[in-house]
Amino acid sequence: MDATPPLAPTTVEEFRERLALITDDLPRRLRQCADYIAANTDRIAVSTVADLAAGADVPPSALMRFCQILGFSGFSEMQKLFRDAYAPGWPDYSTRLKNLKEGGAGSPQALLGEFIEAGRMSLEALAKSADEVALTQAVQMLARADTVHVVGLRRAFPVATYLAYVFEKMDVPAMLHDGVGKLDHRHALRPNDAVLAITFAPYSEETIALAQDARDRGLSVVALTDRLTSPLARTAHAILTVPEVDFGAFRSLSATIAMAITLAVAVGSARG
Amino acid sequence: MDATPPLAPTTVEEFRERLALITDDLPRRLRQCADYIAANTDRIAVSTVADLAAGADVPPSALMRFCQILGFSGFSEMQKLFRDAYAPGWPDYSTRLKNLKEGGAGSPQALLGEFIEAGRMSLEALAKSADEVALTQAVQMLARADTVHVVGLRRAFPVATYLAYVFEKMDVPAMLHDGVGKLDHRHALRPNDAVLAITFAPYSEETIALAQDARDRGLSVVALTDRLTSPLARTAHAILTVPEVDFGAFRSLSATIAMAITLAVAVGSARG
DNA sequence: GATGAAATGGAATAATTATTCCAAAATTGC
DNA sequence: GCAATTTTGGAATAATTATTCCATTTCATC
Repeated sequence: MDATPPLAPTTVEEFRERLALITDDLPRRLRQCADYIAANTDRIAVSTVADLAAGADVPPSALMRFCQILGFSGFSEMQKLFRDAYAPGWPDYSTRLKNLKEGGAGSPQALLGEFIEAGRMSLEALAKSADEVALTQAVQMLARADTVHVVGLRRAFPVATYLAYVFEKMDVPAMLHDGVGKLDHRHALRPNDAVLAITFAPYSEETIALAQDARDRGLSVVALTDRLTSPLARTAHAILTVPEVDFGAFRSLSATIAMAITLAVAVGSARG
Repeated sequence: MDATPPLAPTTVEEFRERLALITDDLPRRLRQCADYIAANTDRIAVSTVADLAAGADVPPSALMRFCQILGFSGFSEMQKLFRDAYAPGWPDYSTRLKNLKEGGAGSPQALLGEFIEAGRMSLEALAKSADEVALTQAVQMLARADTVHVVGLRRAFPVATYLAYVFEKMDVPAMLHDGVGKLDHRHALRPNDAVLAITFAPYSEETIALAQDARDRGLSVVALTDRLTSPLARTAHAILTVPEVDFGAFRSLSATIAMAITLAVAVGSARG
């Protein structure tokens, strides 16, 4: 009987924290358990003690002790946590999706299935990869600006128009640089403004040029793009990347739109 | 011993086929099993016979028989299929999402979490509700048209611009009615053209007017909207509804974009 | 409504799986 | 290098879980 806190983790997150916390000062065999479990957390729900022990290359009793050190009464209690937590996003959804996809290759239904899937994967990837620091910075910059200049052409244009719409609804002074009539509105950039530039590979010249121009004049520049190696990386003060999953030649835009609306709403409420 | 084929399904897909095949001529209790299992396939991997039997409201022995009818030697063999195929939808995703949401109410991260969630739910709802017949009709109409006229204003405008972009890439003659300069391009509608009208509540007058005008002149009209009771329902020859989940006052557009791109790509390839 | 066949529920049993315990080995501090 | 302490492996046991079997009920057919 140690003085170890006997309270077991009650969420997957707590579990991971506890695991990371104790893993360092653990004797050899138990450490093997910790490492293996950390790498295979998702299999706990569907494995037996023997399976996991074999995977970690330790005897079952070692794994048993490991569970107890984490605060559980035993393996079963630990497993319960993961079995309950397994509430997949597919109550009927994945069946239907599969049906759609099987509607015959190239059929509209099959396409719809693929695009839905691409959108969903994009959103999940965004949840995993979002850079909170950059997001907060971006919001601050745009919230401080007098006017927000939104620029995004070609495939980024829908995002730009959506942003313009939301900014308008939130009473944020914003200007959409849409390139209509090849008119160039860069003289509209005033010292205290900010630019929100959106572009994805293949990057649009005009967008990059406008962003660079703004930066040279001392304005804040926020980039919404696909990679950290985007040409905008050198130009922007804050760079937001969205991991969009393509299907065929077209991007779903789901993640990009989610990020865009977040930005717009956050800026709108920061301004009060 | 029946003459039932003794070969057990070896993939989840085969399993579903077999299930659908036999489910109709099954006595009462076994049918309960079939129904419950069909609706809760995802829980097989993490449940015991007793759990599932309780869920289906049958004694364990009934469920046991059910497994054997499907061709397995018993429950364990069936469970093995699902345990091997088990790949949780959360390689860290749901944990991360929760973190985002908990970043403090109103914080940018929390907003992002909400919008991601709204987008995902929209996509899932679309997968469940998509009307394949209407979709096929819509694709045919647009594929037969000489020129596709895309109209969508305000909140629907990003979708319209995205469609215009994809149509262009797919070499489909399309015209975006963007309302720039309040110019009205309805004279551009030619007898063999089709209109793709996009609008959501509160519905845009101009969009409805253009669609009605086109219909009066005998053109095909496809509507992309939010409800079957939309004002476009009376006007359109084919109506596609998208169940978008809003967060706050703003729609995520994920599902709408997925539907839009499907339409555009399907039309593009139907034209060859 | 009687007869045979099919279906059902529950209790008994078999198999698997988790858990404990302790002797042996390794490690640590002196 | 010795004693105390911790760690370890494996065998014994306990608990759970799957599976079978059969007496009883239900259903269909005549």
